[in-house]
Amino acid sequence: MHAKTAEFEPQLQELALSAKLLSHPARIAIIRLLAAQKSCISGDIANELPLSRATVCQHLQELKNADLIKGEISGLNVNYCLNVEKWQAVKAQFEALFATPIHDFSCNC
Amino acid sequence: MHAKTAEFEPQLQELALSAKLLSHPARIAIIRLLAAQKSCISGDIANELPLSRATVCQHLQELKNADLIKGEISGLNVNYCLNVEKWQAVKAQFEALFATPIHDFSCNC
DNA sequence: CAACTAATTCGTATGTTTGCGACATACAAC
DNA sequence: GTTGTATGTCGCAAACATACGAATTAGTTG
Repeated sequence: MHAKTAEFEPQLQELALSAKLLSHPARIAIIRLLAAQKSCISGDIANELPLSRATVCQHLQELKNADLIKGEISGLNVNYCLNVEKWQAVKAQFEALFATPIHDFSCNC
Repeated sequence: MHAKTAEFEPQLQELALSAKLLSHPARIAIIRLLAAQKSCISGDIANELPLSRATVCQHLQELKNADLIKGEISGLNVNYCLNVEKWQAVKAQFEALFATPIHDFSCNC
């Protein structure tokens, strides 16, 4: 995060961070796979995406660092699943943004 | 956009682009200012943010390129306003994502 | 037209993200 | 213990994002 980012309201910073998490199609795809529970094994997720295993793993770690997903070792595999509470919190952040009333006194455009 | 991004579903790419627009606090702040119509003149917007005029202008152009805001010259000033249709479209994209049903058969975590 | 003002673009510095091959780790099965 | 398989980390390269001072453009005003 750039130094200047710290000078905005914390609420705004947090929303921006959540948006950043969703700003790569691989990360959205991972979240949707986990929500649908089509697969939750690291290798299966990697096979569903047009990226190398190393890159998918990197995206998985990024989501895990943000606490949006949880991972658990199960023998040779690692099962990932959505952290539903955190996902609801992210949803609430965006809902608050989109609930901003739009003042319609015209600005001439 | 990285070359690999093109290999994901178009719908996913578009959502990721929308999220990227919202991934910087300055851009969210601009959208909220315009929605509230606290000010819509470029210079006033710049004064509300902890960034230089040049940097704010760059963020404004980014939002304008994405068609999320419209700008109109008015004498020496430039009035910006939210493109409400586009904003509603972005809102709909996120709502679709958050409406993804969460399958709750457990994945062991 | 000269001086002034508002907005944007240019050039550049710096930091961050994305992607991957190669290496490392950890468990399983023989 | 050796071999095989699933994951994750490291180091690097390329691309992209952020930020700003300086130069530029465009309109206003005397």
